Amino acid sequence: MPPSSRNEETLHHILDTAMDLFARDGFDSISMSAIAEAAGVSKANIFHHFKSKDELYIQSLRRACDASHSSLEAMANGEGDAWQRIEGFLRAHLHQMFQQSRDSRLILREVVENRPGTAQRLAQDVFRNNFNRLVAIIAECQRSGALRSTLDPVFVSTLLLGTNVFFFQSQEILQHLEGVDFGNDPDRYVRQFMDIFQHGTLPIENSQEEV
Amino acid sequence: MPPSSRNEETLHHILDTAMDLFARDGFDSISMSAIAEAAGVSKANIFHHFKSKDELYIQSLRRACDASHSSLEAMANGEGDAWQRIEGFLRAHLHQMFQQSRDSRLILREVVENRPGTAQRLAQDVFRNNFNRLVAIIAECQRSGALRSTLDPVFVSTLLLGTNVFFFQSQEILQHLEGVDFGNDPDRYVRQFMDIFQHGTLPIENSQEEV
DNA sequence: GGACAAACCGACCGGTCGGTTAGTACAATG
DNA sequence: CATTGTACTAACCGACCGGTCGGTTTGTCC
Repeated sequence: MPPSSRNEETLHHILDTAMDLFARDGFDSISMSAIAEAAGVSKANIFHHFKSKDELYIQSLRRACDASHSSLEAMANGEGDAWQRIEGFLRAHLHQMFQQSRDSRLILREVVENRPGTAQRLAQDVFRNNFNRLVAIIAECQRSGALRSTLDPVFVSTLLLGTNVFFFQSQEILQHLEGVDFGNDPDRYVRQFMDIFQHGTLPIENSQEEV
Repeated sequence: MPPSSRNEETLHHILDTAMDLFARDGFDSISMSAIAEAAGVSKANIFHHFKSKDELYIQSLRRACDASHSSLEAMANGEGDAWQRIEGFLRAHLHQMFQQSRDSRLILREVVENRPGTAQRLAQDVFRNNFNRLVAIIAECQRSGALRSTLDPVFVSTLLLGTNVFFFQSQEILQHLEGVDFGNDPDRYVRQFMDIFQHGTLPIENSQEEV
């Protein structure tokens, strides 16, 4: 076995464990001892691979951001008409969040808390990336005439992204609320959203005018 | 000065300081020493009034929940037609979150993280309260014929609440995104949302049918 | 096999954590 | 005036924090 192989394996394992714990409990709640124990290595060994707790955290976040970024690539270039593209994006985005829920949680935690530092910037970049991608899609759909031209694509994107993010981070509690039938069914959630988003909430028969 | 007056004053001051710090940095990130120093009392004095850090936190959260609950009372019984009632609720809810941002942040922090315990239950009660209240409003609007009868009022409520919560907790970062003109203008945000929510996103001329 | 470096560990460091103790100040009660 | 109870503090406790150190193992190269 080459010398660096064993090394990277352990390093990856430590990082992986750290991501789990940081995502679950947050930076301050997790001690290096806890990570060491969970990873099955000595605490000193972690400090051999990462020069500080902060660096370990930053690298955890960076890995999460990379994963999130690369999975976005496959998401944006959907096919079909405007509505299918938007719904496709929402579905893919939500699906990706749940599939990589650890990474998403790690990033979201950092986006919502707004303490300064490198971590904050990293997480915000991912957020901004998703956001801008969505704005581009919406603007294009609008140019094609599918969306009302009076709408602000930036606001529409915020609405879409927010709808997804809220569902992701509130899923646990949503499941325990009365009458929620979409609690653990993201597709159903997106479908119901698209129904409103597309048709609006006015009954069809009197959707002529009336503000 | 009566003996109990001084007491309650100090107690309230400690609680108030604790709420500030817990809301800003979270439970684990804030030490009792930090609270003591910020409040200008000895750490031991805090333990004289609160038997543990957990109890101090629980009571902080309870106070925040009480405040949030009482301000909800004045919110639900709006006047006007269905759309005005819904918009009124959104506006009031958002306004309340920002006005009592410390309390809201404290509660939201506890809702999103889902560690077990009394704290979690307290915060979820507030959430559930807002939610149920909103469901009732929506259901009533639906009965009055303002909303399409095929819509699920539970989903609609989730959408509305989520839209507000997302805006509140992402406001900071939204302000720094390109093209966001509603970043620090909750009313504008609600207005744009209502525009979509009410009219739907389809251009009026071809909103007859097409799914 | 000897030299060297990286991987890894047990033991330890100063400092801070949540929490306790011993004791002071003081007003109310008898 | 002695007693009692409450508000309050400085000093302290064991446990644990992030981080370091000296030393051992392991694999590579010559």
